[in-house]
Amino acid sequence: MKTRDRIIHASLELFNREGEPNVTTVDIANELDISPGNLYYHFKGKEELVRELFERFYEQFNVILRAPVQNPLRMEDNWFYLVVVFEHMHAYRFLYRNISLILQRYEQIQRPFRRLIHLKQDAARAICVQLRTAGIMQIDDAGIDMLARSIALTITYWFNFDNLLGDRPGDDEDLIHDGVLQALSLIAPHLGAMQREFMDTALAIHSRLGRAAVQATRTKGGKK
Amino acid sequence: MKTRDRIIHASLELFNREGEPNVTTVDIANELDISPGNLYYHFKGKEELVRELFERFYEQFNVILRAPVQNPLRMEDNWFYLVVVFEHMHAYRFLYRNISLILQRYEQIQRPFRRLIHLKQDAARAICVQLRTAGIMQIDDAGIDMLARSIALTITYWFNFDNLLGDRPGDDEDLIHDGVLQALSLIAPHLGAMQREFMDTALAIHSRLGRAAVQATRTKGGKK
DNA sequence: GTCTATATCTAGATAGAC
DNA sequence: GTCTATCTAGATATAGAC
Repeated sequence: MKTRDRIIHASLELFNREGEPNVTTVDIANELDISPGNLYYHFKGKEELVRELFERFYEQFNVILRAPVQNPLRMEDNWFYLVVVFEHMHAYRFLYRNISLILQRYEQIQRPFRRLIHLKQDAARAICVQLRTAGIMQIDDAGIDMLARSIALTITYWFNFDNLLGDRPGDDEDLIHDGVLQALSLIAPHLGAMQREFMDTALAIHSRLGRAAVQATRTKGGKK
Repeated sequence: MKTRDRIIHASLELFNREGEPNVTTVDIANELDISPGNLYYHFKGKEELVRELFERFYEQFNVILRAPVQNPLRMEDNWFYLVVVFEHMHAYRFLYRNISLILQRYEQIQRPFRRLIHLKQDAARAICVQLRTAGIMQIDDAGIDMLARSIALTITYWFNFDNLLGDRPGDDEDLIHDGVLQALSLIAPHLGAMQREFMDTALAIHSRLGRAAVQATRTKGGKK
């Protein structure tokens, strides 16, 4: 692996682990056993590093959020879609840890980041509309707007909130699956008669056995 | 007003406006036209300042969160309670702007801050239980846990999320009332037949006319 | 490409005169 | 209580040798 790429990877690793504001250029150089001067040969500075990491995040997330859920009427598909969304955010979670600080210090990523949040909300809205059209969900337009906003907010701050509560016994996988369940719990009450069935399926997937099913779906139907 | 108090007030003002990490001790001194040395005569440093501000926040918020809603069956009372909660958070919003950074830099406030979040969740849970007992809300125990968590999360990150969307035409008052509506929209779908009535009342309060009613309630029944 | 050495800049903090 | 002057530490960034 080329030095430039090693720097990118080590930075992401350190940013996620320690938090971006707590990682200095010297820290990154130390982690790789190279000199700070060498790092500055490859990147003008920390800003360029963060920008490049964000660009990678943006491109991939953009694709994910624009891909409509294949079959939102099936509980499993919504679940799987949310897992993908959460996993991607988790891979770049340093961006979410102190959003407003990041957006302020690196102004260039402000607009695209906001665009992603709006995309997220739009994706949620689209799924809700599909569910309503299929007669599964009973909700008016205003309700859908509120619901989509709640979903976007929950997804965006889930990692922060979980960390804030500070009482997680599980690992990162649990963290993500709990987040998915939390997001779906916002939709459930609008489902009327099918609500019970809906949440039962969700809880089944949430169990270890169900996760194996997610793994199967991933290897079978996943694009990469 | 004594210098010490002027420092406290100016700090809160600046922290809220610019964000705590962007305000230096010199900034605070300049704002008050006093010397940095003078500031350090009154406070050991920025940490002591933040701690004192947090303590004030904590004491008041603790009281608010432990005060049960007078009559949760009346829509207006829930609304008013949430307004009080949001307003208090808004007065110290710098604490919420970069929560994880603040909690990391000022370790002493970590535990009490977490306690407040849990209290918030407990208050939400208590209200839900009351609504269920009264037969107004249909929901099981697991559902209440999820719901209370959603409410706590929404309230905690509402200001951040709104700022992130970046398309608010209104002022701070609108911001708070929209937050209240967003939080209540989480409860609404569990109300069954009364749902329509519930949200209609909420939207009425949300209008300018309704806010006058909140003002009236405040002056009539408010403790301070 | 990589290193060592060093310069710059900022924020936090202190000493001592008034 | 308040001021001026100054110090320290940490992070970013650059110069020039290898």
